[in-house]
Amino acid sequence: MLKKRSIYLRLQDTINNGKSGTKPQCLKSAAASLKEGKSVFIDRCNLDKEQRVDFVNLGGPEVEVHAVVLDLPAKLSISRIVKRTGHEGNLQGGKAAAVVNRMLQNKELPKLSEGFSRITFCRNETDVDAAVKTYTAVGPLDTLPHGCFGQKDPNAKTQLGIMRFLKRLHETNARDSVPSQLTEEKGPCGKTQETVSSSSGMASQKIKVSEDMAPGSISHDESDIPTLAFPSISTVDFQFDLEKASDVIVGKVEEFMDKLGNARLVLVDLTERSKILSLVRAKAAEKKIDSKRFFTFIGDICQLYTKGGLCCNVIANAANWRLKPGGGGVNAAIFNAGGPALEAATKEQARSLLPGNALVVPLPSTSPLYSKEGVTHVIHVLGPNMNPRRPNCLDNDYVKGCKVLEDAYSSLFKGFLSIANTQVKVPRSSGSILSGPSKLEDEISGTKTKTWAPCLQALYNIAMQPEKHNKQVLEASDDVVVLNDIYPKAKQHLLVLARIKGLDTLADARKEHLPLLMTMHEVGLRWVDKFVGEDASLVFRLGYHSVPSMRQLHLHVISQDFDSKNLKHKKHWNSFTTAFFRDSVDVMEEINNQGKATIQDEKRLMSMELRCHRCRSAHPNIPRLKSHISSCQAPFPADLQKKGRLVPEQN
DNA sequence: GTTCTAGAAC
DNA sequence: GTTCTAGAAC
Repeated sequence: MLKKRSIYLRLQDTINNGKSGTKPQCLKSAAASLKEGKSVFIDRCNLDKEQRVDFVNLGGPEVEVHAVVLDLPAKLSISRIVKRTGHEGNLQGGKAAAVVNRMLQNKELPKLSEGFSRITFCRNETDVDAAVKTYTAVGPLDTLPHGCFGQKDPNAKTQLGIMRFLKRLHETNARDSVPSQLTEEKGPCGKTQETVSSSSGMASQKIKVSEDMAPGSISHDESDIPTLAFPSISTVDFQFDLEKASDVIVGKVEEFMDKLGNARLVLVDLTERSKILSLVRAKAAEKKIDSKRFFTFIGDICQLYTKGGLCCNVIANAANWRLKPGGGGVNAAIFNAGGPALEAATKEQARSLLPGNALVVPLPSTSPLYSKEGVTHVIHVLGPNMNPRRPNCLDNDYVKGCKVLEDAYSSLFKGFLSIANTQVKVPRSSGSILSGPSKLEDEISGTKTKTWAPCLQALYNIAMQPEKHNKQVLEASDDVVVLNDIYPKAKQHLLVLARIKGLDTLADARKEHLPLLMTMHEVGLRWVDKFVGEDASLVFRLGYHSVPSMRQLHLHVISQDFDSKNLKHKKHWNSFTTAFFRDSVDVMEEINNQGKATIQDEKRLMSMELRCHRCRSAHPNIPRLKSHISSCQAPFPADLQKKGRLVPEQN
């Protein structure tokens, strides 16, 4: 563990050998100290965001930036400045008052959104004492809660505190590297430049002291930042290995970082000596995860705001599969704190939860968690269970366990993002007049040039003049033209075109076309032979679409792996795997027997559920289907194995 | 036939 | 927020 030293820069006033220093000097000095791993305290009157921004940006993402704001009533500030005749800034008397007044016009209290992870507002001496105490007690492994603090008692007696605050901090730090309790001590202190403390851990902390001189309402914008507080899933009751769990947490957090926007994730644990917190902190630091948007927090997840000052609009619950209260731990605590309203709202969403899943529950305003803590949503999460005394134990199978835990965090973060998204959007739309996108705008920007060829005729053109399409044509005879499908839906997918006019689709085929159809089939088979010779694993079907979208009768010769990036839509799938696809052998037989082919109902077949063409299992969407068929080795359905529908024939 | 895109689903 | 689909345009 690195020991970090803390340097206190009484900036600008004293940095330059007792004379006024410049801001660049301050920045340079502070940057150098941060680079050495020291914590830096900056005492500066930063009235607005612009003045602060350079300091906030000093460190990289691994440096936490805190602000302690002396937010004193204006009169007091002015009178104080006026009395401060020895100020190196050479402001005296009424002139100072005028300057302060002018400055106050542009006063802008710091906000978390500027990049501070923690802001403490002090309006009186009590506040200052508390702040001093807090910062003095920061130990090697500690991270202070993030968020805005203070402002709780604006009516308390006001007293100046900035110099005292800084002096105390200075004295305390000067003593040694052990964090001390701040009491009434008045330690000897002559040094003014460098002090030692033992602050290290996930991030070195730069504390910015901004002496603010006017009253004003604090914009509690920490509540504007969507924040998810979550407990470590599965590591308590479900006995999931802490090392592995911390890897999963940090990995998933890292994955979601760029989707977060300004939203924050906070891992919460009750105990100060939480092993999972230190593991996660260490790993997050290693991966240089932005500590402003992901950090750990020690406290009760049900009282983050009232007890910890941390505003979290969303909290996660390590739920049980029945989504019921009880069981102890976080689940019991959250259901208890959420009251009957949470239970009812949960029931409304679902009755149970599978491992690896999360359930977002909007919290009714009647829930104490909502009214007291500002929690708008609870997300129930169920992780994998490694505890043999709990249901569905994975029996030490950590391959599966890690996967399920990853899924659980994915679901959780996705759920959170969905909330963060809608909550950000609502106020924006409320301010605007109801109107769609301007038509005028559309007309101005919508100057698309029409460069598309009418491709419905493409096959027809090729069939009529194959010599003009040498690049595409694989083979041409008087009767047929063979070419690769431009968008193959399988490893091998080619088309055999009929070369006569008036045979646009299968519906046009009559008995007189039968010799041609047989030729097409023969040509197709020859290509199948060739392909199978190259790859013996391939199996083909030859057939027609009942209602083709392109003109000119064409026979599909397609391998049954359907391994293709071009297979994207339900229609693609169903057009090759339902009755919509008419096997060539059946078509020829029908035409021979009935004079024409049966045309199947396009609409019905295209909207059929997605089923594996081998095992006939159903799948909810194309990606899942494709994932399944990439590995399904089931034999083809019996009807396909008849009459030479599959080539080569399966044994 | 694909591409584009709104909005449904998750 | 992303993923996915269906419908329209081409």
